[in-house]
Amino acid sequence: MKEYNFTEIEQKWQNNWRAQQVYKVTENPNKPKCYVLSMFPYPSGAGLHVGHPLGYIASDIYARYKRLKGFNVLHPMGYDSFGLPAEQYAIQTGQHPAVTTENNIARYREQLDKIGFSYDWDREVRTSNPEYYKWTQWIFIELYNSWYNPNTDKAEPIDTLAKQFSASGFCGVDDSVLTGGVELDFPPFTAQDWNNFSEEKREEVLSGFRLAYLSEAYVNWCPQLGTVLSNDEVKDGVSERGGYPVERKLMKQWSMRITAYAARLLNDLEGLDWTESLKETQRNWIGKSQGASVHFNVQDKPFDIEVFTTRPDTIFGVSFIAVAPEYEFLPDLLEGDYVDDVMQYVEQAKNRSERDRMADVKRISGAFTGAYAIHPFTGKEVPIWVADYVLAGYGTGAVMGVSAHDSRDFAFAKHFNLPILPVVKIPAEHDLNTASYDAKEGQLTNSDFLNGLDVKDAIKKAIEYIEKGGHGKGKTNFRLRDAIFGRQRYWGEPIPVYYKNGMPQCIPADKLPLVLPEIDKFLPTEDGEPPLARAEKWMWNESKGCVDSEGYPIETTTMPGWAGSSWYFLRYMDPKNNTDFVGQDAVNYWRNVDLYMGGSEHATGHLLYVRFWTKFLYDRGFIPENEPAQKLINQGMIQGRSNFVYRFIWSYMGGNSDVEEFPPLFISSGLIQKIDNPEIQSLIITKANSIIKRFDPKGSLMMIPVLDNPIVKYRSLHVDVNMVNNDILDIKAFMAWREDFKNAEFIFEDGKYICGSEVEKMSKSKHNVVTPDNIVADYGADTLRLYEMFLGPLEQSKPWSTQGIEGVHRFLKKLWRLFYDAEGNVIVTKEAADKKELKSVHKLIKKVGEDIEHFSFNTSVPAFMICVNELMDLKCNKHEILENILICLHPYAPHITEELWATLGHSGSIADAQFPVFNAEYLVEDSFSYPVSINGKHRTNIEFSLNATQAEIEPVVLADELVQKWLEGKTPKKIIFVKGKIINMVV
RNA sequence: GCGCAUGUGGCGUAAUUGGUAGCCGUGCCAGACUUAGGAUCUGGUGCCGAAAGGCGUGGGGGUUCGAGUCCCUCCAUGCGCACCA
Repeated sequence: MKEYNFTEIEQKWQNNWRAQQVYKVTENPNKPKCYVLSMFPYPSGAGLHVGHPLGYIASDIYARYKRLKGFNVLHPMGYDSFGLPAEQYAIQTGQHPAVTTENNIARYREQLDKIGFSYDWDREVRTSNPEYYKWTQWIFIELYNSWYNPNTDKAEPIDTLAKQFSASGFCGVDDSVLTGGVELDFPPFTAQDWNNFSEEKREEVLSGFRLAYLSEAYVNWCPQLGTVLSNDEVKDGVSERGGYPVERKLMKQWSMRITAYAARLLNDLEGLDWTESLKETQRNWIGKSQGASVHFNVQDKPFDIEVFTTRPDTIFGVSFIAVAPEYEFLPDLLEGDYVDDVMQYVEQAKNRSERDRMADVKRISGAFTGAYAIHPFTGKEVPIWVADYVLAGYGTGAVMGVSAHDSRDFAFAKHFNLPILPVVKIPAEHDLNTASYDAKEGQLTNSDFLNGLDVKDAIKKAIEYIEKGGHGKGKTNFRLRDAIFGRQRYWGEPIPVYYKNGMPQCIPADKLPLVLPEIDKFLPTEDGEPPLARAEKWMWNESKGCVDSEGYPIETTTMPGWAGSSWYFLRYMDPKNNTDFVGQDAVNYWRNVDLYMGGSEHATGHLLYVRFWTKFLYDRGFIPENEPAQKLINQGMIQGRSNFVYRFIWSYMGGNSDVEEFPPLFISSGLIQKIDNPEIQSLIITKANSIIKRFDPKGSLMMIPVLDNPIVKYRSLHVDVNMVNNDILDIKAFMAWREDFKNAEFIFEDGKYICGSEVEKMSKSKHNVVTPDNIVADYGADTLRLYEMFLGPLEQSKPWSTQGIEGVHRFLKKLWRLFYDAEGNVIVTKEAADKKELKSVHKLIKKVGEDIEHFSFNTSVPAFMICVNELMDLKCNKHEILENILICLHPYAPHITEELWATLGHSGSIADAQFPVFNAEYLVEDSFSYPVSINGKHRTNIEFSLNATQAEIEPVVLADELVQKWLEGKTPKKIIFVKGKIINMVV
């Protein structure tokens, strides 16, 4: 081949790989395994842009490298194909989401194929495929049939709980961990009670423990989307997808008891090789806080209020108790006039949406209940208030107000004139009139038995006393909430449950999948039921064991988007298994993911849920690992770089013609920058007038230059970045872009139209989307792959820019020329390599190997360039050298290396080659040009043998002319000599 | 407010982990080949300065023979969390 024809080469090898099944992988116990996974995409209608493949390319390089290193590499890809956008599109167009999803997947696949990934496509999974979601449903049933045993600290089948109840009853649960309800508050019952309970009663009790359960709870309801959302799908009070307002609504919902795993999800982060910021995000989200729960008796009432506090040491500083508006026992506290007043306040507070509540955090509101609590230690009366700053969902929904040492309590106390009682010594510089003293340090005062203690010790001692006196106990609390699991939507996995006399029953596992029914419209029913209620047949016929038009009603909500993605990494191991979600042989071989690549936006969603399900499946003995991915890398986002043109707004004197009659006039960016300059103004006005003259030869219209009052106005406009090269607008393409631009006029600078630019998110509406397809067409996939890595460290976000892609492309052409001359003759020789050549290539072998092991993919690219440049200079075309370069480069540029590998005479794929072994001997130097510094300032270099000792070099250095000059006749106090590094003299 | 991350030429970045700051690429300047453009190749290019030389890794301070790298402090940008008791 005469020159590097990337299009031909890439197609040839992509076809060859497919035909030869080069990337097919099977379990092979004789080889170490390596599981490399990229987070699978949601196939959106927009297709892939250049940002998507960044992570895919990096993981592909790693996967290919590991294979060259002798690993058996699992590197699959699939689609997270259930989800809201396809359904929203279906609502708008009537197209079945399955159809649009199928089309989108086809487009994704086409784009992915062009980039040359080493995926084993035989293992593809799609979450919307019934063969796949059959097992998602199966896992749901397992979750439903499990409970979390706090004593063994793991999930167990629900029968073990039922057996326990029937054998020894229930004496209250070990609640040393308050997770927001692993157990509902059931009164204790005996074994006999249990055995006498009705079926319904037993079920009610058990449902308080199941890991998948129905409950009435306040949820994030999004009216525009017509569904509830989980906490991670709500950002700043609006839906993450679409940005629609979210309300709080009390609904009966399927939930997942992820809170049972809060402690393990938190603790196990420790051992994971994930970025610190990602782990920190998860820690914040789980939100562990340690403290105590304390019971305050209510005066003249037969019950008490339990509060959670992290500062039990400040208990003597309590000046009020505050409960949430939703507090369960609030009505019981109220008497007389207070009933109406307080309930009115409560109504008002409850109806404020989450967003309103967050919008004015500063506004303090509350109401006195008229009731008093009794301080457990002092016996004093403490007023009980309702306050909306207290959250119903956190802790017990009640707090003890310590206004001197908590800023929120302080603000509340100030507002309602409640006492402020300092119990920790306030430093002199702190003014307790303006702010509370929240720091967890200092000595306790006014606190009886705690006086004189340090805060830390006081906390311990306070808990001791609280427990001794039976007022409460030390507790750990988590911010993490149970995850709402039902969605009032069509395009998701049906929840495999039907209702018999109102009691949920699971569909038998052998009757799965419960297939999504066909419906006429993808909207909720007229009476607000989810779309599935539209299905003609959506009843479970128990005797026939199938969906039917009669029988028991089947659940009409579907699973959320994260259900299918919470276990997909397991299905790739054994995607065609139809008797099990994953076969034991496969899962015991592949175990879990060695390298997981994906965006950090999944930190509190997918990455928490997949850990939860993995731990659950592990507890139940289905899989051997309790974490999905040991190593995780968040690839940075590639932002768009938008380009702008500046359209002149016509405003002229004389006449009343329609503005439309003048052609659109665009002003180059550099002139816009200096628009206030009178010269630029008059330049533009002259041009405008010349255009006006053409349309109005009589000259009744004209732009009037008013130099001290600029009249040039313009509007900036996004222009399609694909018509712009290095900010220079392609005028022809631009004029053809839109009908109304066909007669556009321009004011150039240096004969060019320069566009303005800005970094924004890559999106269609901003006309800044660059697809990999275009890059592949212009430069080839190998250049795209190298260039995306060359952009910088993988984790860093950066705007897309093609500045520099030429350089990477040129490198591949240079590589080609090491193999072929200008006439297309192979010029590779069998000559033995010399020392310089071996040194060059072994430097590369070392660098590339280390870089890939450290996931520093960007730094390898310059190493390749350096090596090829060196070999060019050395005029080296030697087989043994070139062969090693190809193997090193293969993970980055698989097509050209396959082609040249064949050029070298190999018949098999280079993917089956072995990564060359680095030999340090080739890098050994016998001399080194030592930098010589005087007082730390580099002055000269002197060459010495690497064997030279300090004693040997000193006289030579001191005799050096330049050194003499800088020493200015002084004698150095000290000479520092570091072998192979530096010589430094202190004067 | 709290937490995490980042800050180096015109630009993307690199730096053996405490040892010659700026590799490689781009851009720019000069040149070769070419009718021209493109492609290719050669040389130069941190800043100030005519030069000698000085300055230089967000600012200030410190440790050290020596700091982009370690410590303290401040600033800027990005991300996450945020009435979580």
